[in-house]
Amino acid sequence: MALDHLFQGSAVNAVDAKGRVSVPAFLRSVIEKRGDARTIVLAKHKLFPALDAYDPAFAGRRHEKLERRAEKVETEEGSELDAMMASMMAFGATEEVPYDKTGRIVLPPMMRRKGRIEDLALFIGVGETFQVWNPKLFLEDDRIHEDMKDIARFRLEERGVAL
Amino acid sequence: MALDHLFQGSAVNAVDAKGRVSVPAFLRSVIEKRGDARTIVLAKHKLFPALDAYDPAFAGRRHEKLERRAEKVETEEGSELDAMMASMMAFGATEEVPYDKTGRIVLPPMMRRKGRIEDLALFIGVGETFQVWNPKLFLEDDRIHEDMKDIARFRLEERGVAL
DNA sequence: TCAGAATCCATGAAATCCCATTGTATCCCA
DNA sequence: TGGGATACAATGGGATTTCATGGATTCTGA
Repeated sequence: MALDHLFQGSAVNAVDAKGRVSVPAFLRSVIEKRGDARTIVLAKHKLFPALDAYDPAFAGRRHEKLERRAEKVETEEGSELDAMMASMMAFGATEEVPYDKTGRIVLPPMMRRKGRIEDLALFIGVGETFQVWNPKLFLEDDRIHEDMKDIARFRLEERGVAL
Repeated sequence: MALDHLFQGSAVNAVDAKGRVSVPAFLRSVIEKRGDARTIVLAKHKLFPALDAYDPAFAGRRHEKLERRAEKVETEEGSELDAMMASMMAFGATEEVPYDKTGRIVLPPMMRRKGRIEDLALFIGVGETFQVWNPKLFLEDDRIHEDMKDIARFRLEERGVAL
């Protein structure tokens, strides 16, 4: 796997009335290095009240994995259903959104609700994917290490926002 | 295999008195990227009381897969019959329908019955294919994960429909 | 001739594009 | 190394197009 081209870094950007957010340039550049798409795939994060985001190429690899699994178990009873449900979650529960020339996406209303995003979005690179948080929830979450919260606080302070 | 151009996302659209439904634009665009057809193939889903849908190009690939499987098992007693039936289902039980300039198909009456589609159609991308459900049955099905049902509920709410 | 089907047109709402502004980081050359 | 010029990132607002859908019109085959 490409050790290069990993998502890293953090930033806080504004979500405007139309639900638009600028995807930080340093994340966009990774997306474009990983493939030729100018879109990101959004999903509700499995563990956190936040969004999981990645590039379409990564979604494709995930699909291949599911396919192999499906072929392997297609004889066994029950597993077929499990494989089916996994695909449904991986694709039906996600949305692919393009970003425009200025690097903005519009957060689909459903994702906005699932990720509980309000007027600020905290972006955090996590290697193969990056996360989008409501900064407030990030700071309140007991599972997040204090060092990470410090970074979030810095990003907020940097833009003159107090929560 | 097609790493990109996968069906994903979800939507609820209306089925009018003539049996017409708009295929969501984000699914149509995938169909057109995968081939140059403006047509979808419909089949009763193998596991669910719903329809399985895909592009004509995928129907071809699925056919090859079944052929290989048939050859592989044709010595074994019994399996041959299974493979035969699978092929019959894959082709005899499908219908190919074109969508018009505005992106609408008319649901063939048989498919409408097989999929138990009434006046609302829930579309769900599942990678290589997408499904068409009666939203009511989707919400009632015990096998469907609660997270997916939440999404279906959101799609209904979004359009102001209460079931 | 008539019913059902396939086309075509119309519309309101929503999504997308385009241009304009500002602040900040980067570059370049004296 | 300063200091201005330049480029890019993030954001706001308005103009334009697309989408989903309803209704009318034409076509076609019994």
